[in-house]
Amino acid sequence: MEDSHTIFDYNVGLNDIVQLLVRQATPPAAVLKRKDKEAELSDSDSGCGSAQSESDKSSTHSETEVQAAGTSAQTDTPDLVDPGFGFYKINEFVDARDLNMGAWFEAQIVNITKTTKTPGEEEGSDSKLGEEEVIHYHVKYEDYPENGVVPLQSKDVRPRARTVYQWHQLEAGMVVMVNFNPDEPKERGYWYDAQIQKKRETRTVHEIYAKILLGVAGDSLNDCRIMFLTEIYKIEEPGALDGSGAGSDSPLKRSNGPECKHCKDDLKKNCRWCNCHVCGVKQDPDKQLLCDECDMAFHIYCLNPRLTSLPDDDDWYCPECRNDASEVVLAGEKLKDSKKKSKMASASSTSQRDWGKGMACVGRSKQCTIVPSNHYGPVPGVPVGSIWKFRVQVSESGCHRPHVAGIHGRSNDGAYSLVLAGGYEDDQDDGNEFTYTGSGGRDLSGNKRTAEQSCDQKLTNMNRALALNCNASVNEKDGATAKDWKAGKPVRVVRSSKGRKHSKFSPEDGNRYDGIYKVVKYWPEKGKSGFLVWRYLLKRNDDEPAPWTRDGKERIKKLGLTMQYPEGYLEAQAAKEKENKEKENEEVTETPTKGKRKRKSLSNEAEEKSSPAKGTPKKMKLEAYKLTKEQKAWIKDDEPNRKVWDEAMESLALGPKFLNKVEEVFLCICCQEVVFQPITTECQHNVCRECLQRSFKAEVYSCPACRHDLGKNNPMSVNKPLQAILNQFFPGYSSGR
DNA sequence: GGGCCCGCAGGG
DNA sequence: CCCTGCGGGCCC
Repeated sequence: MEDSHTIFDYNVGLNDIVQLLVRQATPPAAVLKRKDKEAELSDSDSGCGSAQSESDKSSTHSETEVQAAGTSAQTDTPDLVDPGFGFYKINEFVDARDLNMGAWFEAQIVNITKTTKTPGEEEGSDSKLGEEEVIHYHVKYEDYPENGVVPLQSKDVRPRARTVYQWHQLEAGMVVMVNFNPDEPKERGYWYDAQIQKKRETRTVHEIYAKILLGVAGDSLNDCRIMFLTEIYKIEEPGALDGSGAGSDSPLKRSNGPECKHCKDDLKKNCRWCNCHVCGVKQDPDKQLLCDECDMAFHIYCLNPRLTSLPDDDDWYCPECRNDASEVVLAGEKLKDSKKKSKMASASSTSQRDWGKGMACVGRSKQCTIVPSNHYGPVPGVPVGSIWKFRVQVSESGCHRPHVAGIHGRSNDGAYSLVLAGGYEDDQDDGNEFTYTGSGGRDLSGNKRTAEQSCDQKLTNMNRALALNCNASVNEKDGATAKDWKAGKPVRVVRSSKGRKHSKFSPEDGNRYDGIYKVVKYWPEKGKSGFLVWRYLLKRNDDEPAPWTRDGKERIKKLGLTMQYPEGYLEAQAAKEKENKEKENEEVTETPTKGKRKRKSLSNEAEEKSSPAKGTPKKMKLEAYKLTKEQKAWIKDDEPNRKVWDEAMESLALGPKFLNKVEEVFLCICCQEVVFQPITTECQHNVCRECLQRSFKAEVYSCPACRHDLGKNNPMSVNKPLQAILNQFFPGYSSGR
């Protein structure tokens, strides 16, 4: 991030997950690092020769050196040159370790150097001894000419393995070199040092289990079954060679696993994984670009648009991996003007107001997923009488999704919910029955959300949606009356305290869910403004008692429904209050100001609100959630989740909040929604079948929750009783999947 | 107490 | 992508 920019400038939204790293100060240009240390830190995990190559670094000189050695190795036997120190000679064939993966590869020494280092000269050196001689063997890996020449210390170089052990020579405890594939233990892999742990021999089977020694960090893999028992090599000691020139013969090649698991290194196949990712053809390796993200190769002429030459940039990303360059802010680069920001009203405004504060412009912090957005009828777990301070919370609950709009619906389907907030003054409300005005007919220019009526409303958008709820065919001219009003589509109705001016059925504060209503009739009418508006008559049709009735009030108490505030809201208000009071005290000694009185009255209000909301009324026992016989049976059937259900059932006492608990315990760790077509794993976790399949497709065969190995051929059978009961608790929750 | 006008979410 | 909108904080 750049100074003076905020997370917002980077187009990061509420609840997005981002990763931040503290930027390192740029090191001085010429810092010499220990090369092996650099290799350890390298994040490359593929192949060999990950230590920094000398030919990468500079000069055509080392390249010619490589070439000379390379050709001679294949054609004739070069003379060994003894530098006069160290264990090996120049041109000697050796085995060399890849510092990253720890495997040994055939290599040839092309140069030997000796450096003297004094303590303190290099970073990381904690030796307090005097001068120290370090010999570097510069090797070229036979199968990886592209890695160039790599300097290695003597511990990472040894004479070429030449002695194969006989079965009877092998014993537990021996350290030998074996072929092993850590990713696919039954397949051929690379050559690792290993300590034999177990040797088993029957008339039919020979088995050896060994501890594979992986690289410099001392990592090891225990109890690995060695598959290639006739290719177990003795580890040669340096200097143990007798007979001059023995080390200069290139012995028979040991065989490694195929480099490409897609084509098994079949040269005749056009492979999109080991050759050009577009055409699959091997030709023109010098015209292939490697993607720095996915490591795939691309012919410059296979790209669209095609390139005529290799780009100068160090990094290159293929079309699939590349981010939109205009969206990416490179380290140290000035932030580009964000598209989003430039479009927002604030871009052209000179207002200094901080719109980030308060609930006016916040986004949702959660989303309702147990029902789709086009769900008709009550939202499971949201009983009549549920009440929220802010509209954004109502949106989060799924009860009424729009932040501002009064009607939520689709013009070709119907309306799902509406809010009575007195925004249109003509509305009448008798609780059980009310009239409602459609939206539109207002001039919202100037980035407004509401305005005076200034033209006629049309039966389009949300107005048409609400009309479709009426049990009659739609009439855009005269409106219609339901033949059987109860047969119309249900509308969830929320009353806001703002409606109090006109209706005594509105809550004193916040927004309250009042239940299901239906559209009895709708008609066009000349409103008080003189312009045509669409009007709707809605009538309550819900078994749950209305909040203002005796029964309703009792039920609200029993269910413990209290005003819901956003997380941390009351605390923040209290903190603000405290600050204001302190300020006020200061101000008293100085000059009193006008705004004081108002702040004080606000403060009292907040205090009054916070206390009764804290808990449910004392002594009132909550009405527990009641499971039907059928539900109980399904829960019993869901044997694999017995523990989970036990935990959930403890929340039965919370009444409708029980469903929130069920939602919580059966949340899919992948998609963060209630599990759909649930797979219950042997490690007792529940994942959507689709989510698990996605994981398997990416060749990750472990439990997304605990990484327990599920086996490549997992049957993935859906937990039917669980699916049945989740469908019951959250009807229609799967329709969005 | 009333007016201004913002981001957000949803539909089209 | 653009249009719509019975919120809501802050300033006057």
